[in-house]
Amino acid sequence: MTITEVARRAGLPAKTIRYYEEIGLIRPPRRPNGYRAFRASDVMKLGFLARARSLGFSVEDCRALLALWEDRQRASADVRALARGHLERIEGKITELQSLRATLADLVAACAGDHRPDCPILAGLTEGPPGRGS
Amino acid sequence: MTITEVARRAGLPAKTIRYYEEIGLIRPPRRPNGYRAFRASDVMKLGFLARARSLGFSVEDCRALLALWEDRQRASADVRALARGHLERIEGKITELQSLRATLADLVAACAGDHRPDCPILAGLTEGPPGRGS
DNA sequence: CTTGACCTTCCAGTTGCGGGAACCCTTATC
DNA sequence: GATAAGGGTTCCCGCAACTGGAAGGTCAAG
Repeated sequence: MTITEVARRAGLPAKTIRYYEEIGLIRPPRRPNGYRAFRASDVMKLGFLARARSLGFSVEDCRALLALWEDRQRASADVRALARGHLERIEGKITELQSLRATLADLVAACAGDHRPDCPILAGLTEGPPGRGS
Repeated sequence: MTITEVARRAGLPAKTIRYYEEIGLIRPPRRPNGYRAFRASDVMKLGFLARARSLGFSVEDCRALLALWEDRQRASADVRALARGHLERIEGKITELQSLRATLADLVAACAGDHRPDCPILAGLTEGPPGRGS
């Protein structure tokens, strides 16, 4: 199976697959001509990686998940802890973005958006937190 | 005013201030000894940048906002357009993260999190979108 | 004169790849 | 046999927005 075909099946760009090999997430053997010889297990790992990444797990999280995935003896509590940590980070990010959205929406709503030069958005950015001037 | 003092007032690390100078957001003159001589206008610009960045505007957005801020003749519509574009990006990001959160929360909820090796989270990552295996 | 706290520049690393150069392998066609 | 197309390979640079650290100049105090 060529890397392009693997890429299609796993849903990842070929570049990304080479990168994952480079950082040791997969270790496909090589054919005599130097081409990568992907095994079924490599393709499955790559699919796993694609899905985990699409859920926002960092590559390092993915490395850990992959290790847990390969080690059937490992307790599911480990996986759960990792996923929960990630979930909490995502929730924190959501809260943060919602706060940003509220502030920005206020500013945008306050702005007439016409030809006049005075703009409440710029005014809002000129003073206020953070950076308590003088 | 030393860079440390400016950093304190603007609410930015000194490193970041040097970086902002390097990319041309500010252009403080120098003293004979080579130290940066920040003017009041530099400090205000840095405060503006700190606030805009904290609202999630990219540095390039900040460059544009700064130009609009300095050009009092410019219509507020320009600023509003920039802010609205940013607001939309943020809302898209929120939606995306909420979707991730839902999926992750489902997986975490389905996982017993005990010592047993079978884990619904890993199972969920093993199949399903993306990467339609074979 | 030395110590310590500043300041300066420059270089490397971060995350997760993407772009592109330069080159090899295979197959088909002329 | 030459060659062109369409794979594959490595390697290195670049992105955003800094952060850390090394190496060295400056300044005020003791």
